[in-house]
Amino acid sequence: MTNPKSEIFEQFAELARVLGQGNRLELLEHAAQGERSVERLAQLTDLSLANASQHLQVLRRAGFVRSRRDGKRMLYRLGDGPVIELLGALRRYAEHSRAEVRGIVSTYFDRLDSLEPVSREVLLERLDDGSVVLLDVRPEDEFALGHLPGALNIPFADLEWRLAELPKDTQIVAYCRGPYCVLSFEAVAALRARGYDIRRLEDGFPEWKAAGLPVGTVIAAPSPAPTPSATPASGR
Amino acid sequence: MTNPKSEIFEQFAELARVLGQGNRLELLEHAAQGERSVERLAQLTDLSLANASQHLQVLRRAGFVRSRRDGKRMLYRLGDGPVIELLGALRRYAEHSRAEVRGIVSTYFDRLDSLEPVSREVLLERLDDGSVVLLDVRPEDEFALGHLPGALNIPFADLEWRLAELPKDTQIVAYCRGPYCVLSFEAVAALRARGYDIRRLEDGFPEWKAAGLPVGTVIAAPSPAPTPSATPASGR
DNA sequence: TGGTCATTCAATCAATAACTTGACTGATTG
DNA sequence: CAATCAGTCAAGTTATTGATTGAATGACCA
Repeated sequence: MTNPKSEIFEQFAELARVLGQGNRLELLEHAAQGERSVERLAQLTDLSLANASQHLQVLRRAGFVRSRRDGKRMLYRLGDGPVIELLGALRRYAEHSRAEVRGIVSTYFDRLDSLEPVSREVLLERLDDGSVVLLDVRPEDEFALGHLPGALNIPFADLEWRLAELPKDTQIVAYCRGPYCVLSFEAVAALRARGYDIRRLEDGFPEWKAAGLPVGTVIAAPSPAPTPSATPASGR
Repeated sequence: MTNPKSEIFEQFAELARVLGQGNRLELLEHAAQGERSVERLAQLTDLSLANASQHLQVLRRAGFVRSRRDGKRMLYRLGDGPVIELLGALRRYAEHSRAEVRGIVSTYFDRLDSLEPVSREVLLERLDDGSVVLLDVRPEDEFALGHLPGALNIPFADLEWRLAELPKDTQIVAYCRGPYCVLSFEAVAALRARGYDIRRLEDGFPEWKAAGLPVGTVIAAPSPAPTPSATPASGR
């Protein structure tokens, strides 16, 4: 513990420990969508306010998120180190060596094989030649905080009655909060069942943004909008 | 905890928790050098036997190491998922956002600036045109388990009296167990002080091997060698 | 087959972590 | 400037984790 080597390992371990808690990973995924208040994050993750607050502070101390005050609310967003990269490495490792992970994904959706995801690179190509329609199935407020340029936003909950907006003759690529966001899996399953040609984007919005690709934002209406997030989406 | 999303996060967190302990990270680094017995790993990390054994089992359950029996000894080696990649991501994140990490490195060696490491790519080029000598400063037995092809092995402890083997007119690139292995830092510092042109390889042997690059091994002498590791290095 | 060596298992204890509750603080709003 | 709102802090409870010890196992060796 006194030599520099152990100290370094101890530092690494400290960071890993911060990620070693499901609730914190979940908070992190939500914070990665854009700036959010503690209350909202607590709602989204189904944690008590105090608990969420404490977890967020742990995440902040480790640099995984940053916070700023906006009036009486505290807004948390993703930190600016290579957080997404680290989470990606964790995910890839988990996929490789944890049968459970593959199991959960495949038993829940039961047709993983037919869900072969589209990679970012392929998507970019196909967007260029217009052979694909991009579908963002996240809730409206998350879409507003940032989304892939040109994406159509139909929150998963609204899919049923907004089917008309989707083309039957063009392939659809759906994305969501991240590689394990349930929404896009379900959207693909639901639309497949209705005969749409649809695939999942391999990963989600945060990964896109972290890759330095352009993101679109919605300019919030000047009047206090009915949606919970009143502040316009912060640039970047 | 019942929906698939939380379950996935819980799986990820479980893996992260396994890395969330300095001793385990240290064991992992040693196992990454090659196959080693529990006893040896316990020595190397300065842990009690039982403690090391238990940590190794935790690592094994998570797939970070694999084990096999050899006579009455149990040999542990690195698992075959993208472990090194995950550790690399953790390291890069730590370097980015933990002043402590940079601090430890730089206060201990105090000339981090002048230690600009050589990347694998650059090393490969320079090895090709012969403008560089590769120096492995790990102990002999680790070298025997696998090393970069063409490397000269002078364990750090022996450097003093084996200086004659090193060229004064060619640049030396020293490497070691990994990006934070102390030996190579110290070797660079020591040889710089003596006027050698020496730099550190950015990372160590495990990263090289994980990148799929060729590794050299020493065929152990058929007679029971004086070195602790009696079994010949297992290929790959 | 008994002895020995290398490792694991089981029991224990102390330290740490997660979550809850209720009090506290800081910024806004009437 | 009191009331309210959003979040944090502090204390306490329970569960988990890490380390130690000594006993148990499994494989080899005489």
